Amino acid sequence: MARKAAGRPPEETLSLWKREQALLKTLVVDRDTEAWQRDPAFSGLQRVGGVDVSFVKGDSVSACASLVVLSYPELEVMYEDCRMVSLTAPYVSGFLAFREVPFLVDAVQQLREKEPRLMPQVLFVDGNGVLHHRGFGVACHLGVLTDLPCIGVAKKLLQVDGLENNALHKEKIRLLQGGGDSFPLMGGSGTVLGMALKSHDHSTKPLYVSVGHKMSLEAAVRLTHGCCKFRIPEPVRQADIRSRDYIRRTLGVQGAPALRPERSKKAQRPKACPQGASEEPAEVSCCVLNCSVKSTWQRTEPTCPSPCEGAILEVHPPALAVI
DNA sequence: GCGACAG
DNA sequence: ATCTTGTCGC
Repeated sequence: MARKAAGRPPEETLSLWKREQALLKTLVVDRDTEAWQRDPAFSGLQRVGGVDVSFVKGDSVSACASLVVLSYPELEVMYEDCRMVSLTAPYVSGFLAFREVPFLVDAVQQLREKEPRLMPQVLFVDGNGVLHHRGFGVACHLGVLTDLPCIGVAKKLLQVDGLENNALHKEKIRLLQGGGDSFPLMGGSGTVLGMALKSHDHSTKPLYVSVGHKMSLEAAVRLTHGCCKFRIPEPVRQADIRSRDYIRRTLGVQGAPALRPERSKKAQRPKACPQGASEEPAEVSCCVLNCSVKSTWQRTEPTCPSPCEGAILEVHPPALAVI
């Protein structure tokens, strides 16, 4: 059964979401925190991750969330995890994280429990970081909730804070010479929100790179270029390819089977290297994480007793690392 | 009615 | 995000 898309959430929900974004935004670190980020050759960097969510065509609820880990600098897949999920929140520009991030956090958490040695040292996220309506896009959101360095990589310019995909912008793109060339995206406030990057020599459309978490914009842009065999950074590209393949395979079996997102655990094991015992994701206990993961949007399960309201002073970064 | 709109 | 395989061109 292809379930219908949820409509736009009521303003009340959006207000709660904005509040949560503002709260979590205070935890974003927009500088390099790791030694390899400062190294000219990124020496010390061995694993880069990518996440993506692909959708079932006639269904706005069923999707495949994937997390892949690639070796660096070889960019060979070391780990892959694809799983079917049921999305609860609708897509609303500016609130992408509330739709996709809970499942990505789950995937990272499972990796942390089962194969901690394969934990990526940085995650590429399909979407923006601080280049966002309120300075807190999905790459920041995932970064704060996982405590991992994250890079936001968008394929289209999000036109916020005075940024416009106008003739001048297009001209700047046209003037980019070779792969690695970029120009800053300055918001109305004079802040550089991100960079437009020509990811390889023969790419017409740029990538829009912005800081997610625990990484400077300069390092983020340089590493993004270093991970591009094609226009899309290999970690995100592999996550995308593999999640789509997973959907194709899943739908191809048994005629037109009704998807059982959380039920068929046999086929949802990591497919590559590791062979850990399967187990259901542990229940999270952090309040902030709970509010994020089990959002306020159409949840049937009881959520945390006292959601984020008035909990601003209770937030401590260390707690977030304990997911 | 018109333009915007990460995924 | 998704609709889509082979085909034309460098």
